[in-house]
Amino acid sequence: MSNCKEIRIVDIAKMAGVSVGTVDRVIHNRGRVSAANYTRVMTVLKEVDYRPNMVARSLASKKVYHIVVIIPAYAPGEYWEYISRGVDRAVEDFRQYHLSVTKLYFDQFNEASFESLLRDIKLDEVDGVLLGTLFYDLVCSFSKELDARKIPYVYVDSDIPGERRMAFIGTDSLVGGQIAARILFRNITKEADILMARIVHTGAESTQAKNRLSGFNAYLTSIDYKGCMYRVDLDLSDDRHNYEILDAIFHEHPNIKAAVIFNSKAYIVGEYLKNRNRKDISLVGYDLIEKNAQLLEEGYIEALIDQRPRMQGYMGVKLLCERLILNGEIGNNNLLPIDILIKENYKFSETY
Amino acid sequence: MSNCKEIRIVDIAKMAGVSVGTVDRVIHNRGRVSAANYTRVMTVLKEVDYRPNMVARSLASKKVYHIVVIIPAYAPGEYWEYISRGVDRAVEDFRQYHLSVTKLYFDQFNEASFESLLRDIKLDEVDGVLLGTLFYDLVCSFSKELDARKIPYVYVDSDIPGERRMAFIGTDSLVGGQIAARILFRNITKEADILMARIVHTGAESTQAKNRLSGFNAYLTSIDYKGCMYRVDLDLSDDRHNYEILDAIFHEHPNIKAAVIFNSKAYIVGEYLKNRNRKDISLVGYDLIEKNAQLLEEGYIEALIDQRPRMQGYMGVKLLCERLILNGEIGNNNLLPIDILIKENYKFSETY
DNA sequence: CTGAAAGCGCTTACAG
DNA sequence: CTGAAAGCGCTTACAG
Repeated sequence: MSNCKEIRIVDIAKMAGVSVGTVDRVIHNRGRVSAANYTRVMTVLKEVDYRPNMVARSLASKKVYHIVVIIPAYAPGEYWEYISRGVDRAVEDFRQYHLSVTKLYFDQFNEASFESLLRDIKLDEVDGVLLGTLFYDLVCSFSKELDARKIPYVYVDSDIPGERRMAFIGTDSLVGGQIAARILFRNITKEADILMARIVHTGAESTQAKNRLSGFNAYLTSIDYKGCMYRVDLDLSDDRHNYEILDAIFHEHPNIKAAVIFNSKAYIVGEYLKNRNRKDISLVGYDLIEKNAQLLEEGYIEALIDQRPRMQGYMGVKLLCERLILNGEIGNNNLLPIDILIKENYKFSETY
Repeated sequence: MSNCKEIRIVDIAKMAGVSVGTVDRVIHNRGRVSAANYTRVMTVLKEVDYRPNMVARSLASKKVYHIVVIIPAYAPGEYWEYISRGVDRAVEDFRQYHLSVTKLYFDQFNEASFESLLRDIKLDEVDGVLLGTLFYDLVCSFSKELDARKIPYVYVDSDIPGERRMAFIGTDSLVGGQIAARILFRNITKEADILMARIVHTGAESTQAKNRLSGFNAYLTSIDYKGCMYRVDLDLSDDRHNYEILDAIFHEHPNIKAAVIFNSKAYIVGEYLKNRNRKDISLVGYDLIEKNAQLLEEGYIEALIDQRPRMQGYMGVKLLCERLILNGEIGNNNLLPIDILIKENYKFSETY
């Protein structure tokens, strides 16, 4: 595969009739090169399709690349923990390239925390950013700031296609919604009613959840769904309230045969079903967080749709690394596989 | 994360009161070191938990590592092509470490071709082996040979736990079988009959397929299955024959509502169903090869169980690389996730 | 604007 | 058995 004789910087220098210093300056666009020499070197570079020896470069270079990772704070076992772990893994794998990664956390239920975090970042020392895209507007304005400074950034979790992010890494939420529907309708008829649970919180509903709902609805339409969808709003921290609501709705609408929840909190409904000892409701949710895994194992959650959070974190850092260090062109859209996890296969999904 | 001041080989030398050459010799066990110096250096090495700078090492080193990949020859779009691509990808990622990978192909339907291939390998120049474990006995004897020469090897596709492979990379076939059953029984009742198709060939049936059948049967038992399984033997290259057999069995047993095939050839049955215009049979198979993907899209295959072949190839080379170059300790069992692919999500599964 | 030289941390002959 | 020295391909001050 690899040619035995790679072309080196001294070879380029010789061919262009200049010194290695000059070649280095044009390669890195450091200026201080005469126009004549610049084009001369450039020509040779193109001609021989010069590819720098990254190993030598990183050994010689003292430059440290600062990557800032901005994600929500998480409790152990939560979704964002896995993204964070993927980041750590990448840092380990690419430490040879002098990466320094700083993680900054905000409160995912508090937009102001995100805002003040962004305000405090000293962008002068930042070479790249990995960004969890929970708050649409703030992400957009911050992106413009990064654009202005030509700092590359990648989005994880969900995409905002309008922005000039170097890449998005995550799954297609619309399809994620379709798949949830598809799985449910293996177990129920198209006349059955469906419960959709949401979590009330102060901020706007996540783009992610909205898109999933759209996908879900699209599927319903495509199969000419005859039943009803009922929506309930649950509270993350008030189980008594939740149980009352759920008792009421199930009692009122006994034809509800399935439930879906478009974020990682399926366990709230799942635990209710477990306590009420109801295995007749097919529940589908998202993300293999620990509480969900437990209920999947016990059969109260039918399936979880997973977004490979570890890989999101890993690839995010990897792409930034490739961009910063190899100056490579990077595909700007890396849709990850959407995994369907059931009782039998979820245990294997930790790999990588 | 990473200490600014990594300890270098000159630091070790100084601490042990020897030269860098001596330190290098003990690190690499090259001999030519007095016992006194050896222990002295070793002690320091332990004490400071020396971790070599791999970048510097690979820049300085002229050693090329030869890895041999022994897999079946494949037609475009087949399972092993993806394993092969994963290998290529790894070679690209790790080229900086002077990898040279040679791929050797045998005929997966002809044990003798594997045997003669093994006989012709000149192991003197081989540093590591990646091995597709199709032929049980030959793999075992070859493994012993590699053991004797202390050449590390990894298995892909299916495991042979008794052997001393450095690692196995692939999925748990037993669970793979359970999952197939689980998916089918979403669509059929436990009274329905099931068709199991096999492909006749000269060699023994693959371990993989046997294990999947066991897992499948275990699931049947667990749900107290009441129906019948009918087995047919199909021929890869004789469609007329296959159609006759399939026509006959479906006619004779109209209660067959599902079909399963424990290798990547589900498309043979799938195409039959398509030609006969039968969407009432739930078909589940393995591996996202092109022909299967097409039928999944069209709805004649219900689901495919995937083994991440690309990742198998990639991780195989990566682990060998880490073992050879970093001398690292490697976990010897890397069970990969078992992916459930349906019409909606299979398109995203190419990533990585 | 330009080039010669030192240095990154390791390996590799080569004297002794 | 041991150490001093050159070299891997690049970057980084530093004179000019």
